[in-house]
Amino acid sequence: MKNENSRPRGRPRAFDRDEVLDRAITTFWARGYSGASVDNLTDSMGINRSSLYATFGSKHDLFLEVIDRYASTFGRLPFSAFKSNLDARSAVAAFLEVSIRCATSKGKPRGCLIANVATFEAEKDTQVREKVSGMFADTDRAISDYFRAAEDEGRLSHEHDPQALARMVVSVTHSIATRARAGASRKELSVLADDFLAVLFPTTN
Amino acid sequence: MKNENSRPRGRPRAFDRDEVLDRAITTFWARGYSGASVDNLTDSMGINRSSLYATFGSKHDLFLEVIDRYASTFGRLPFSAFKSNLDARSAVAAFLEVSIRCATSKGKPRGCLIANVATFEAEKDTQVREKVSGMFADTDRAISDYFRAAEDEGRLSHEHDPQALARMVVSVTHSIATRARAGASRKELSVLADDFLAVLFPTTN
DNA sequence: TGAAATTAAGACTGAACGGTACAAAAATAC
DNA sequence: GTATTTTTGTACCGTTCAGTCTTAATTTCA
Repeated sequence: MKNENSRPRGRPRAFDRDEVLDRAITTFWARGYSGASVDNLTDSMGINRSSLYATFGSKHDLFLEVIDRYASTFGRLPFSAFKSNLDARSAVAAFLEVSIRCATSKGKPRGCLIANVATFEAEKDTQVREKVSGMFADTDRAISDYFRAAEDEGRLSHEHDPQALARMVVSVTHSIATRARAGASRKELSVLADDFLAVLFPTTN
Repeated sequence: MKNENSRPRGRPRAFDRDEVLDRAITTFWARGYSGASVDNLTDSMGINRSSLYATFGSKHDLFLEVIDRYASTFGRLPFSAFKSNLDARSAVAAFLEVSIRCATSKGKPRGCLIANVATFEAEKDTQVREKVSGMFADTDRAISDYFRAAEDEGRLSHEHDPQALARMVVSVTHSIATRARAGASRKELSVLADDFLAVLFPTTN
């Protein structure tokens, strides 16, 4: 049996795997796969080539891990909106607001690593394409599950198909990412989100 | 006075400028700016390095010209829908259908050179960013002008602000481009477009 | 204390990068 | 024809690319 408390045999690693992965996120997010050289990556990660290759295998494997890591950190943030007890419209509003903040945060590249960078790379890279299309499907499903539950609990009218509604919300995030990358301000994006909310959840005032 | 019929002095160019520009579109569209090497470009354009540099100046200048050329060819195609005499809903349906076909055509890269490739590059390239954000603004304006006219002529209800409506239509194309690049089928995208149409132009049957 | 194991550092490799130089080719002007 | 102008083809430039190799450093195990 393997003793989980025993430390590994040789010289211990001088960095935290997830920490340097987080720093690699920023570099790929800003420069893309081809645009990020291994030197760019080692500089931002604060480790040298040997450590990068020993720990992550190759630039390409690192990129795949970066996509996953992004999805499980930045990518999860907006979903906190659906764990609250808000009504459906307010939950979607919060979801979009966090998405906008993430796509326009100071000190971070603009847009979304998945929607802008990985999706761009998906054209020629089958592994990336499968990963990204799976993530899009997961997102559609997670949100449509939320809408279905909201309908069942009477917190949302049955006016629209939950799946269709979910796809539309995700579509708005695609546009938010695209417009943010092209330089749109937070305010412009908020107006866009509000317009969508007005259409998707019409108030009968 | 310059005689416009006289041919230029030296050895005539062996290729058509727009024709090779069209072929460069495909390479940048598929591989992006960093991903497309000058050798990739000369191969696809069917000219050699000297001709490329003499005609277009540099790889970067060529990229800027390619974005404009794409905008004035592929990018214009969906707008034919607004020149027809269709009702607003049918016009938007046609607009989205052409967008979907363009983002998923056989023998061409998936997605949109502007929404996916140039926008991605906009993060670090000011010239590209200004070009792309200007194009997005132009598109929003062209479509909102259409909606305003349609309202004035009574072909569209005054339920929504024309500008907001236009932004939403453009947003759908951003998602179409993003999803197409990630591998979505033409049918999936059509369903998405239909869902949006149902929400944006509700039929009161 | 010393053998074994693992990581860190940095020099190195051959290929590919964007861009240039230069001579040959092909046209017009006189 | 001959000089002039422009394009074309190819070799070449220094730099950067992703990835490897070797050696030193640092740890555990016995």
